[in-house]
Amino acid sequence: MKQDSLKTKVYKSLRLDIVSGKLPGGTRITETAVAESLHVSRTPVREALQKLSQERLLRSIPNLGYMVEDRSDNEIQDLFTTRMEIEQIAIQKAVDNITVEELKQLDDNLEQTKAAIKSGQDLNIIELDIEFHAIIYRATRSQSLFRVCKNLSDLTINYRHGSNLAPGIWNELLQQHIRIYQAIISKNKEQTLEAIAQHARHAKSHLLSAMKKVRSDTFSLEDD
Amino acid sequence: MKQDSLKTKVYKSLRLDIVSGKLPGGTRITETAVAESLHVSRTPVREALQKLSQERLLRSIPNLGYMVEDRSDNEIQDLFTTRMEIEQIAIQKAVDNITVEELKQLDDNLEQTKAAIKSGQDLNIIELDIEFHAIIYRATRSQSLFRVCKNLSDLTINYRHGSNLAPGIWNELLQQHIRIYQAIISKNKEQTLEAIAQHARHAKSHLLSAMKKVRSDTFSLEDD
DNA sequence: CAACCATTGGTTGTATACAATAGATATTCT
DNA sequence: AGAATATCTATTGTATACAACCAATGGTTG
Repeated sequence: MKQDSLKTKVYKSLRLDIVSGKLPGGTRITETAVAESLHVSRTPVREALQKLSQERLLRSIPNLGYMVEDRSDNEIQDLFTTRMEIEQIAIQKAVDNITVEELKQLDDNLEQTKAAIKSGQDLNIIELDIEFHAIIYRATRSQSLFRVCKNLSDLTINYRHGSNLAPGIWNELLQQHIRIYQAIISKNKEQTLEAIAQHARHAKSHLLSAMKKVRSDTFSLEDD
Repeated sequence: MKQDSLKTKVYKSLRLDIVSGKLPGGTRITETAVAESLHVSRTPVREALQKLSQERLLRSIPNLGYMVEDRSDNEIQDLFTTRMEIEQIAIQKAVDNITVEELKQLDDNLEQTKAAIKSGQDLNIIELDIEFHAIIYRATRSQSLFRVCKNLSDLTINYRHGSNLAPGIWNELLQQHIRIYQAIISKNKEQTLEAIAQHARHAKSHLLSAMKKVRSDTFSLEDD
């Protein structure tokens, strides 16, 4: 595998830090600081920061710096709603076009998720969750729809809340994925729509409550 | 108004050149050439090119250069289809949430379009077309949906075909906008869906045939 | 004559120095 | 003391030099 450019390395590193909660919303980021901490020059850092800004993970304040985006509850709700609505378009197309090969991929994904839950590999579970949906997006056979869905999916992911989620949530997620999978197999569009909607509702409420918990934890920490 | 940074100037200049057809699909672009022609250094050019790549107006080939994206007919069709499907979600929300102020904006837009058609200001007509749809996107009261729609709208715009469109097409566009406007006013969702669908169908077929014409023109020009 | 290898030209990738800007802070004048 | 102003500092914005990479080209060798 070809080696990543420095720009890509910086991008990946920052993205993980943001998405994992190591850099919480509101954190200020400067080119120089990142460059020094990663031992590279400002040039690749600038480009990574620009990319993250365009993906709305950072906010750029001209001549002043960058800030990790701090999404309000309303914005989160809005994102989830839009994601669900568009994903409903996607899954109907997926039902029509999915191949046996892709069905197999979904099946594998479910198995791996089961294993990851058993061994408590939270990060893996999240990656598998993302991939599960990506397989469906791909099965739409529409590049533009795939891209839209993937972007929205990326914006509703936030690894940091892994440790703040209610117990048993992973099993719930797995059950919902299984339900979606079965609905696809049965080619029953009504069922897929409902399965997606339910999945989105749960994900949204879990994320919101996890964020709430993170926020209150952060506040108590600030009293020193 | 604050002055644009060089990066922004370069971005705007290149974007216009691409979207106006001055730089047709397939054209190769290098940082150095752009930098020299605009009398700036490579640094702001790099950043502008990266932004255009992320917007899929350029394709970056690592260590090799950039190319103006040359979308196939299939990709165009795909884009229009997705845009229409998502715009149908948008317009239903718009019907529910649009304000009288925004209805007034739509009305003004129609008047201005009428005037622009009369005086043959093609570029203005296109700008007004974009704005007409943007007003609707905004009326959804969903930031994420607005953004998705705007992105798709930008990708289905191509100014260059203005001079290659069938005669009378602007009046057709105006009639369809009027129809959408009236459907919104009447709060009849069925009607809005159909109006949007028809609008998209026409736009797609006109763009495809205009592209065809451009291509054949280009071929005959190459014989020198 | 064909296949392989070295060389070269062009391009992006990266580092660094300097300029411009804006916010914060100190200073001066009233 | 307070307000206006000048200075300072931190940050991004821009230019430029050099390094790394890759593709194409031409020569060399079997």
